[in-house]
Amino acid sequence: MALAARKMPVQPRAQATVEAILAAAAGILEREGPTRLTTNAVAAQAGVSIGSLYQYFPNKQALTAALIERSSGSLETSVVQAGRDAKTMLFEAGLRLLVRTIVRHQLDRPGLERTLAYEGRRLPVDDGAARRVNVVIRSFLEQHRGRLWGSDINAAADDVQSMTRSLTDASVRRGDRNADLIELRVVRALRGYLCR
Amino acid sequence: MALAARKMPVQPRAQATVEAILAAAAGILEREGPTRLTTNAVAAQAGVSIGSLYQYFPNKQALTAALIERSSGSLETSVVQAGRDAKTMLFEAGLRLLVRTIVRHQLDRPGLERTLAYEGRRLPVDDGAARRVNVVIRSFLEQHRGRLWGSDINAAADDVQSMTRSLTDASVRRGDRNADLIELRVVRALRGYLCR
DNA sequence: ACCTGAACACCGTTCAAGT
DNA sequence: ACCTGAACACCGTTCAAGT
Repeated sequence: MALAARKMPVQPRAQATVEAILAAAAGILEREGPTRLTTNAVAAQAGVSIGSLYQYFPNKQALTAALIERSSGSLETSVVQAGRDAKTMLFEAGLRLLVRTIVRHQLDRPGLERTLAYEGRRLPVDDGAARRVNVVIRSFLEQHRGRLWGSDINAAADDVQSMTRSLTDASVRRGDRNADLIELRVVRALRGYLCR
Repeated sequence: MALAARKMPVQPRAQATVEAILAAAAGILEREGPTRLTTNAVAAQAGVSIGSLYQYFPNKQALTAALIERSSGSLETSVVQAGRDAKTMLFEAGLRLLVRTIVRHQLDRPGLERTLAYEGRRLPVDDGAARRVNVVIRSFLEQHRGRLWGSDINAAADDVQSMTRSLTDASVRRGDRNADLIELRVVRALRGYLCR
């Protein structure tokens, strides 16, 4: 199953078409969940014909894959900056900054992010941006290796993201979207998890 | 959308039909994911006609809902026992026991459990067993309220499950299914998260 | 009480025809 | 280069007919 975009839009009109398709897909995923994400509904809400959709996306999953890559890309941008800043900070402050960055990203559109995270594990998306996010976190942790519970830094970087996402998600589900409070709780959990 | 079973099988033959349907649904969800869960595929693999399936389940989602309730039911059984035992233990040991119970349950069929957890949030399942699991954890935490970061014990009980599930899941995804090691890491994270 | 499978509406995807 | 919508295979669900 290929997920790559089938063809790049070159004319501005076509770029607008692709934007409208992706915006419609994101909206449907966010409001109604993956079950309601039908190619017909996406095309209708985007105001284009079903044929146009298939000119740029080879199948339905490619829509989700494209949204995943966009989301990872924007997270990468902010995490790379945060990683740079964290380099000059004490462990505690740097961790807090990285966590804040991930929490804010997820709070931007929590329902959409949760769906994308789940779908991303079932689809063979080759998500370079997500890997680079992991690298930034790993570098930060390596810088403070001495404080940490040794063993597997790669796994630790992975778990930093898992825990941040799941605690944010659980918090949103309870109706609490206060970024500062979530950040505080996540950092508390991560300190216990990472440090010896 | 109704998710309740449409009709209870009374004759042994019919009970076998329902069992075969649910076993087929679980197998497909586990091996191929929710996209491949089609009512036709379930009926075919269960060796019954599509009509029989709809005699007991009002729609496709009801299959998933039934699997969720079975899973929660079996978790409830073991968590209730663990909660009883934990009552006489020190905080650290009791927490470890509860965590172990949840980790073991999830490691039993990790792929299936992950799917069910996600689907459970999108479906209006009225999961009494899951609520009772939460109550057991909450009672345990309340017993040690003095040690904890005050505020919201209900949220804390919720987060105990979120963190346990997400760390177990992340670990399995990396290929590490060692229950003891996972338990150790989860308890470390939870101690930092819960205790002041 | 339980089972069956043809029938119908709808969804994913293609393709020939257009500008 | 881009757009359109009829067409086809398949899936969810029903229902009349059976044991």
